[in-house]
Amino acid sequence: MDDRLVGAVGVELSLVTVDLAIFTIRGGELVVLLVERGTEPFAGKAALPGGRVRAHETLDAGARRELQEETSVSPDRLHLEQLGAYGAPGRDPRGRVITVAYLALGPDLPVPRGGTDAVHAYWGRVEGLLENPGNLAFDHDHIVADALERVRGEFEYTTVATAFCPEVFTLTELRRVYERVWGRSLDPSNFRRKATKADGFVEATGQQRPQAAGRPAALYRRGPARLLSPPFLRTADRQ
Amino acid sequence: MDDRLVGAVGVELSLVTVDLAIFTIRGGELVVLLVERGTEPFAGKAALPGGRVRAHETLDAGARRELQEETSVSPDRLHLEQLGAYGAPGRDPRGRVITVAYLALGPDLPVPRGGTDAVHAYWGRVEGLLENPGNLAFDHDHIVADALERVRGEFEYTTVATAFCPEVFTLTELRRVYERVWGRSLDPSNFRRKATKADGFVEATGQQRPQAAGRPAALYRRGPARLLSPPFLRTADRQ
DNA sequence: GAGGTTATGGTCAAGTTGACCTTAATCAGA
DNA sequence: TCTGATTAAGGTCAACTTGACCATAACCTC
Repeated sequence: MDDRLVGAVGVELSLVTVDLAIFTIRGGELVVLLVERGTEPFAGKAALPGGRVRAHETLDAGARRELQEETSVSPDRLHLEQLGAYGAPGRDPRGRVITVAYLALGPDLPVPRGGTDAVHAYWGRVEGLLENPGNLAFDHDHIVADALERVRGEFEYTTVATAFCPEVFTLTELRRVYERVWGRSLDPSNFRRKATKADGFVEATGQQRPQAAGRPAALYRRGPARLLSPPFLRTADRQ
Repeated sequence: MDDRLVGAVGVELSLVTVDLAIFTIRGGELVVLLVERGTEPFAGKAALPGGRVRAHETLDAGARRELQEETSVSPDRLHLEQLGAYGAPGRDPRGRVITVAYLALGPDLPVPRGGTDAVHAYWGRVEGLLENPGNLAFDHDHIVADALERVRGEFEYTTVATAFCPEVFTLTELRRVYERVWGRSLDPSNFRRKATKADGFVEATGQQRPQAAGRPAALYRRGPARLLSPPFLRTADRQ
């Protein structure tokens, strides 16, 4: 699989792309945005959305542009961070392609539009993808697995969990985000105690939201802190 | 997205390099390996060691090769991890260059050889570099700052601190590593308690090392754990 | 043997955690 | 209007962890 790219110019140049692992929670499940590839390689297979980095944009800007194109949601409502670079030779049969993977987190996002180039886009269950690897094009299985590990770890030490929540939310909603991502149930009372005590994690709005049944829940918004102190450790305990 | 890239000359190809932030502790200071650039751009300026990724090697392999070339130390004695991709347009005046930065940690490394291409290599104080930015070529100031932040954070939740220690070490040596990296003094007694209790962090060898003065210190080697549990939190307390 | 020096171990109050219990506030239906 | 179901939210308590500090051990040199 020699690279015609390389021959073209003489030195080892690479195509650089960004790929996005866009996570949200829908119907109580952690899901990731996938697109069905319309062209070779891997035509018909599912893949993470992404595209080429343009000549005059930063990597972050490229990721943000792709994010906008794929989700039609204002990207400043989403949390976006770089996950890392993936560049195994052979990850793309066309030749040397380096991709910079980004991780995006957002509140329950709309069903994606077709996208500008009318590729079919949909939400895929993260758990299902990781149980049966091989369903994604390129090394996107690997990227999704790394992204999930990253999110799980960051939930312990950062406040990014609020990125999965809308502007205002209840502590039960925030707890469920943790439970979904960590795949473990948490004690509601203890969670509440820690979330409200942690410095700048959540702020009470003073508002309430009536429930379908039961006592109305107090509403919160995210606080200014980006790091959780004290952290929320997921001790390796009972189920 | 579209895959017409193979036709090739009109598309946006990039030069991809790896840059290494190789940290060690020498003379009680956290230092990073620098090279004096021999060629434009930034000729004569200090920079992180690095080079082009070859056509058929992974990014990790490229980083490992550069590491070997620069330090003459067997790279499997060193901790190596990817820091991230840096690709702001204009970071390299020659055109679009994407670099994948790696972080390497090792025990007190030898004074570097000239290197294959006879560039001058030396250790620079990390603290000094960050106090006066602008002394490094490209965006290497930024990479060094990110690398330090990464190490400081990882010291809380992982066992990488042992990467700065030789095969066997004393708990005082390990504590000094923490103190150097965090820039804060730690209580020797409490540090010992936590280090020996943390699961799989250090293992007693049963050996002792006589000191220049005072009671001999017990020797330890690194344990099998990669994650620190419980973590070592640096609470934002007294000096 | 005295005193200096470094390693190592112990103590204790204050804080944190997980498990569990109790109370509050709402709704639906009898 | 009362009852029970349901969800939120607050309280209790024993076990554990933490930081600050004190005490002892094991070496050295003089």
